[in-house]
Amino acid sequence: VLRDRSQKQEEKERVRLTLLGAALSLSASHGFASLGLREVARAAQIAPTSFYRHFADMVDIGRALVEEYVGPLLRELGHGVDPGDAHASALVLAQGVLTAVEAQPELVRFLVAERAGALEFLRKPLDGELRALATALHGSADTAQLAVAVLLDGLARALDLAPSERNAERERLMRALTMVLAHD
Amino acid sequence: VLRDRSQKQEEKERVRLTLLGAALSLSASHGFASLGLREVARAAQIAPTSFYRHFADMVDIGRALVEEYVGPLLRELGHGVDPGDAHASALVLAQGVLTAVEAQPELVRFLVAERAGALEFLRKPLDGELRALATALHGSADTAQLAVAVLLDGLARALDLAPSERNAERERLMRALTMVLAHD
DNA sequence: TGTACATCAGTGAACGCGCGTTCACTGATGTAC
DNA sequence: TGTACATCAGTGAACGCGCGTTCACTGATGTAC
Repeated sequence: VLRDRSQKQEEKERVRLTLLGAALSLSASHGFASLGLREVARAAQIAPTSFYRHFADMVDIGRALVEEYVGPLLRELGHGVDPGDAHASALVLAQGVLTAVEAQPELVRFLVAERAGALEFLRKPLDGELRALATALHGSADTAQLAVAVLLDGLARALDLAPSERNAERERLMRALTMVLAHD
Repeated sequence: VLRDRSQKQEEKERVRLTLLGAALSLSASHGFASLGLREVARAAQIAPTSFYRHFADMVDIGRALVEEYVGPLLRELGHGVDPGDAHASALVLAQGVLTAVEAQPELVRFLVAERAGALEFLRKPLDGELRALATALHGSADTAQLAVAVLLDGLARALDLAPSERNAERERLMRALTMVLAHD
């Protein structure tokens, strides 16, 4: 028979996710590089020493954020893109950008900040995730790369817009992506 | 008669520039948000308390970096751009990006990192500087904005490239900028 | 089923250390007359 | 020109505080038989 995940394992996973969420939220407010282990533990309401039951150090939790949060976000963003249909793809992507910003602003801030940030151990894996997205967008590597640049700029821009300005940003983004993806 | 700048003033300015350079260099290595006042003073070889003779706090020195270093860099980048000639402008800009990365990599890292970063007091003035650059690039606001996004992506990308790969990046960037600026 | 043992997430105390900031002081330079 | 005073960049001592990390321990849960 299949054994259920034990209560112990479930509780541990729950605490782990709380830590990841706390790190994400604090990153969005003052940057991952400035986070402290005690600060994250405090936000997750556990003792500082308990942090070590889940992650080796702050580098470890940073890598986990990229793999477990940014990765899925970008895969979802790439869903529904048809490399053969520039207009449809632009529409899907522009909407996806705005949806991501509304649903997970802290995660989006983490992505755009750390992909350009000073910490190589975050920048490099984030670049890897973005390359994976690029291959899903267009057959030409240059075009795909350019589209990703436009997407990232749209994400960063939308983050700082008031909700009332976001519709206009979605339209702008759609036009920009159409131009890039339909370019021959 | 005009009075010379006194020795005192000259020496103070020299120390001030050393502090700014130290802050820039340390920002590039682990992010402005994580900098400490004592850390910057140490790198500038002055006592921690002397920092206060030049800046009120870390926020103050951050703003000075944007105004006194990033501003001039972007103005130089915009020099020689002719809004009426997409090809010529793309060439000048692509070359300018690569030159900036080679001549002042730490400043470029500061720019791309903090313009997307979590610290609003840096992000906002950096956005202002970038808007000023945009107006110099093209008559259409949307096109200019897109060109700036491509420029920033090129800066971030070139920073992480080996010198041998940078010529190819300049060509790619030139094609991308030409497409964006010549779009009708 | 009951019992003895193993596992391990969470903890509090403790450590040495670097932090930002204040304070009073020094001494070279600048100003007034 | 000389003299008395003002300015102020730089400093070292001191402060209370939060940091990352270690350690030994607790107690609930899981496993073996």
